[in-house]
Amino acid sequence: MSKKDCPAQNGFVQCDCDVIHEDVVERVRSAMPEGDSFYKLSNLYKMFADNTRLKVLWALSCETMCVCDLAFLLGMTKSAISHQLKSLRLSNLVKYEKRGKVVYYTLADDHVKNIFNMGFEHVLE
Amino acid sequence: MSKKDCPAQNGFVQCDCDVIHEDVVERVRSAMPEGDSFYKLSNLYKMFADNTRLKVLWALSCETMCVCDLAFLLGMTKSAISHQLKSLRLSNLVKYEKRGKVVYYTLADDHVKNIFNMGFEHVLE
DNA sequence: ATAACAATTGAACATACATTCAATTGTTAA
DNA sequence: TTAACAATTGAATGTATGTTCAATTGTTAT
Repeated sequence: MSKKDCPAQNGFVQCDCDVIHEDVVERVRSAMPEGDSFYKLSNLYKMFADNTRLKVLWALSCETMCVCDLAFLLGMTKSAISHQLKSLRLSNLVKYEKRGKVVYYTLADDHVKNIFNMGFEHVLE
Repeated sequence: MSKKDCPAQNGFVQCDCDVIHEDVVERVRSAMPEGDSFYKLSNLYKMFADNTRLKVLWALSCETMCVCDLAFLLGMTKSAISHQLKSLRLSNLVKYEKRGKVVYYTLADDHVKNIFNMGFEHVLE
């Protein structure tokens, strides 16, 4: 397979090399998840890829907390925390409940804890 | 506990609110991992948080591949792939072996696959 | 030696994104 | 109705980072 055959999403040649192991590439390509799986997955990991969000998620994996508590715990402004909570909401990682003036945040489900555990296992070795 | 007591790493007040649930904050704070655990962990997730790196990691979880193969598979330049592989190397997520002119990359260990599986479980629901 | 090519590198560029700041909303209590 | 305060929001700012481009390294073959 020559350089000019290099495929890409838009049909144009994008890579700058010949294929060295055509069989390997073909096997991997055929096993590759379709659609937007990778896009969704990388977006999920983005939520864990920021120090502040990671701490927020971890804190919420301990207890339900309001914005003030989180801001106090992490030594940050309510605004900064609130912006991050919005991202986490949009990613369906947290739920919230408003009681009076106070908004309480909780983890959406236990997948988050599992993802944490996998990560910590790798870091603590 | 009043606003002026709001703690922070540098000893200065940073948050802009009173603590509402002092007990909750104290429990969470005492359970909080020390040192640079969160820093390391967020850096780990950063490696999974980019579409290109995610696909590279996934491809390597299928088979050992060289830079050209990866570039061809993903329709990208060798340079772009090589830059990302460098990040993955520095994070100890991939190993490499040079044979002649060709450099073969492999996943460093099976933790990566586990992290993948957790993520996919969450995405595919 | 020289050519060819896989791979890496560093600088430049463009984009994404986290925090700050100021303003606003919504709720409770006086 | 007014004051106080939790929370959110949007714009602005600075920083981080992914890709491109051009140049370079290292290896094989002629």
